[in-house]
Amino acid sequence: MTTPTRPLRADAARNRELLLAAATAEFTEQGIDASIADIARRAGVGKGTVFRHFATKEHLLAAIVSQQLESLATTAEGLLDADDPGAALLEFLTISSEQQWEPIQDFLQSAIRATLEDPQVSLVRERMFQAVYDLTDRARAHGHLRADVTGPDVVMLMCAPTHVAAPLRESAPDLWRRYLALIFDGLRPEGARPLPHPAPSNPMPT
Amino acid sequence: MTTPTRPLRADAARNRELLLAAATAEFTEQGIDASIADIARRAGVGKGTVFRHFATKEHLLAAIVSQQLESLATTAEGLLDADDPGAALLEFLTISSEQQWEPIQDFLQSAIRATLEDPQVSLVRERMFQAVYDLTDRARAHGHLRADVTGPDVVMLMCAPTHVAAPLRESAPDLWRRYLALIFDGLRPEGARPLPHPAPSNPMPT
DNA sequence: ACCTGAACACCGTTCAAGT
DNA sequence: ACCTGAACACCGTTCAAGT
Repeated sequence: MTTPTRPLRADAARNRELLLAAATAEFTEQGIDASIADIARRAGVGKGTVFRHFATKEHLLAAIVSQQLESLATTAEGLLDADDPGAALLEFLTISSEQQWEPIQDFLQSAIRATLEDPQVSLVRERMFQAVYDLTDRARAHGHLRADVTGPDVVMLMCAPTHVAAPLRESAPDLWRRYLALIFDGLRPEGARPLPHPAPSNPMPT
Repeated sequence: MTTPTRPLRADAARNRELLLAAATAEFTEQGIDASIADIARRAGVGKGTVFRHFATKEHLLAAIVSQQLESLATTAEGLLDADDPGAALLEFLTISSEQQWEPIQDFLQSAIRATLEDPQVSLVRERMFQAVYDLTDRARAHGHLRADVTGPDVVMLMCAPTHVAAPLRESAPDLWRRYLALIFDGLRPEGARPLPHPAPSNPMPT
């Protein structure tokens, strides 16, 4: 069903590669709002050529995402016959965390970043942080949390359950409860293992 | 330092409220690309009035985020003197997950959603999913994972560590390791507690 | 078959004119 | 002091004309 099309003409194939490279670079540098005009200029082609290869700006983004997924799939498949499956899974998660969507993640976070320096937002955010720190300290003092988990840790993790379940929000609106429970289990004292990195002092930059 | 300004004129104060309500509704319905013109029309004011109250579209978004944070802070503070601190923390996380950024989350996820139906992306994504399922099944069979964790669970959780650590990417580039370890601890057999929701059959809609 | 750039529709932002 | 809408600059997308 998909792309049984015969090979592109030589110049077209070359332009497609130039465009993908230029778009990745431009999006990484300029964010998701990088203009098609800039991408075309960087690739050394006319604006119209961009739309001949990618019907819309979204299609261009999709092509870049595909490249990332392709790389992840190869990594995972290469680990299928490892000696220690537990270590293999952990290694996959490690590698995927390193390379995963790097440019794309930036695009997505742009809206949050945009409001990061707003004084109003900062003020209320700090207030909420402090309250969460207090809740965390009390929970730990009563033995409900492992000793090495801090307030900033909880702040950094608090968005994870909904974020993780977001793609299925419509078909399974309560799924976030499962991941909240799962992540919370990781914060309990039972079976805790030493953490590889010190806790952040503040969950926001500077 | 912030807003020691004297109260707005009556009509201006009213317009500000109308604009905030209209913007929240419009962004929720139309996504982050909802136009200022539509917001102004919905609020029943001229386009210029939007920019008199919010210097830029980003400022308008920041005002909406502030409202959400304000509500979260109040919830947290109200739980500070609860009898069971462990239960109080969990309840805060529960409530915050429910109300948290609902509209904003949608804006952020829009880029991922946009590529969701692309056939190329879908194809490679399913390939990667299957590989992760296999890695997960092997890890569980060898006793490295709790019995109730499935392949789709791991897929849904795999983006969490980097997502969670993203705000501090510059000042602490390796912080994601801490949260990967923390979340992975939650997937281990030791100290596992029953999960409140069945695992999804597929990490993507339909 | 593919490339090009002028042309179009749309959107964020500004500002002179109003009350 | 605040509101308004015409005007401007910019951007995604289209398409007639080229090779």
